[in-house]
Amino acid sequence: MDIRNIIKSALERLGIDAPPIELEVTRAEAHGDISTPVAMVLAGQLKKPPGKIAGDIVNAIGNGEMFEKVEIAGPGFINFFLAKDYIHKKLADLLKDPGKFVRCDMGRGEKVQIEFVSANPTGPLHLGHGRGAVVGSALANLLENAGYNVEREFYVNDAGRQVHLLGESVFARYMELCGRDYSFPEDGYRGEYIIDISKSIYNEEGDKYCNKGFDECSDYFIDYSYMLMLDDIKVNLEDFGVVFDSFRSEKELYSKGHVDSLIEFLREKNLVYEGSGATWFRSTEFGDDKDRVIIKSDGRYTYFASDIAYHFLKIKGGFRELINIWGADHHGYVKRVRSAIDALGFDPGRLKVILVQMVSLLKAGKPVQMSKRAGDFITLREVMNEIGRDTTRFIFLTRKPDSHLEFDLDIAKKHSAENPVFYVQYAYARINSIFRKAGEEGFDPDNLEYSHVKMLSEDEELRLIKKVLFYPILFEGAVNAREPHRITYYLQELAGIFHPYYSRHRVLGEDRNITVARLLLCRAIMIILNEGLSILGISAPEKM
RNA sequence: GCGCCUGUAGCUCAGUUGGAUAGAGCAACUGCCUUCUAAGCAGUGGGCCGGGGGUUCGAAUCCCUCCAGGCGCGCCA
Repeated sequence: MDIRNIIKSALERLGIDAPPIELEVTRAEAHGDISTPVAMVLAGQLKKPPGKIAGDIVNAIGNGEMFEKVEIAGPGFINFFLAKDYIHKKLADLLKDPGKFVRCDMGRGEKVQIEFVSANPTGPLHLGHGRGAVVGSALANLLENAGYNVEREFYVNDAGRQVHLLGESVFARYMELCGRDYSFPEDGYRGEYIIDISKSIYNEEGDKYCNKGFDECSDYFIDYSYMLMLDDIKVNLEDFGVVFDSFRSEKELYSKGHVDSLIEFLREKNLVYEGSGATWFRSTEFGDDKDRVIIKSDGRYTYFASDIAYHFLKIKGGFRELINIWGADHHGYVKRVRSAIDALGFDPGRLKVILVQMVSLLKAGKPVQMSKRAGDFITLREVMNEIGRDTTRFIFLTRKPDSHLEFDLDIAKKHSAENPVFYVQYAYARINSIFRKAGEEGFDPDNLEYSHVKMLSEDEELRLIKKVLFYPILFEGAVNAREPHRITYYLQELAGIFHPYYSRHRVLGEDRNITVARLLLCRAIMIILNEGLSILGISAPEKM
């Protein structure tokens, strides 16, 4: 839509400096299709009543082909009513080149990395991971369709204490199988799956390690265990519709010297100092609340040390923008990482952290306590099996990440049959059904004469066309805000106009010309539904 | 104590970056299948937008303050 330019040139003709022009898709039909408050914005600056300014603007715009009418309303809104011919023409454009309509090139190939899930490979995924996974994958799809060059990355915490504990927990279970006493590590993982891993090792290796101490074979137990868990995580994510382009190993940050060279670099720039036997990073100089330890007094590195190195690598990898999707319990970490990026000489604004709020799991209204260590939790896999993949994804995508989510298993199960996701999918299936029938009646769905769109004149048809035509506005808004959930709501609205239309008007009717016109409209809706669902990673079934 | 997030219909949540009369799903109630899929349609009821101040043409949205809930504040990861 080039309404913005029309207003801008009108303002030029009036000799007014154009402020940024806001356009909005109106809520009420009486307010036209598109509206701008620009006259009210200018009122203060020009010291004239907004109504007068709006009048001048409307006169300067004149009557183009694009509008049926342009009105002034309320405190000074300018409301644009699109002309039918224009709407028809735009619909035909959409149909001629859907790819061009539905996508855009806002990103211009800019490299963006989205890091998400990054669950410790010490146990199965739970529902909280699922939320991050869905948000991340949908956001990646969204940005990709907007012309960004997106990399989906999973950061694997395969170094440090947690995988060590995992290995030792498995070792302890293994010793049990050997019939030996070995005291289970205090903070060890007590889940059932630990026993499975130890059995699997016992089956492969027998009693080979029964006479050894953990220190002698820790590498084997750790690596074997976390790799098995990581494979399990990958399979589960894939089944959940989440794929990654890259798995970045924390361990390799050390083994390839990235952490050491980073600390060396920080030393040279005098960004670290020694104190109480530890090495500190001067993060307060870059906005953090306190300085942070990167090397502990026992000589070990903190998680933060490898994380600085990690983000340094990301930036050096050529990513203009880094998006990290973290659980909200990590929010205290954001400042720290930003300060590190700042210290390294880069704009900390390049890191965008999306904090996904906690998912509290309920069963019949009562909270389910979850503890990974105690091995007491409901896995993503279980929820997927019970609720279904599309429904689960949809539930996550009908909430913005900021909102705390109550996931009641019983309600979700009860609602899964009436979840709005089916409302959207059903619209798609219905249209497919129409096209199957149309094929039987001798229409060639791929060869419909576009000029027939002129026959679309019912109010509901025009509403549908406009809804479809405004998709790019919504899409761009979602991209700018990095908010895939907006797509979800739009799809529900679109389906919400289609279903009533379907039940009141027959697509395949007496008049062949009107039928062709309506098929074209259905085609357009189908294109948009399919596009939106694919962004969300939700299937678009041809039959239901 | 400090920081972050949240508070909108009975429940779960949106609200187009400050716009016009507050939105959807579920739940409740009433109707509709001999015609392209009833996972649908038509209709009814339901609100101090947590409270109080402020900013301005205009506030659910921005600022201050209070209340309530969640999560963080380690030489843990």
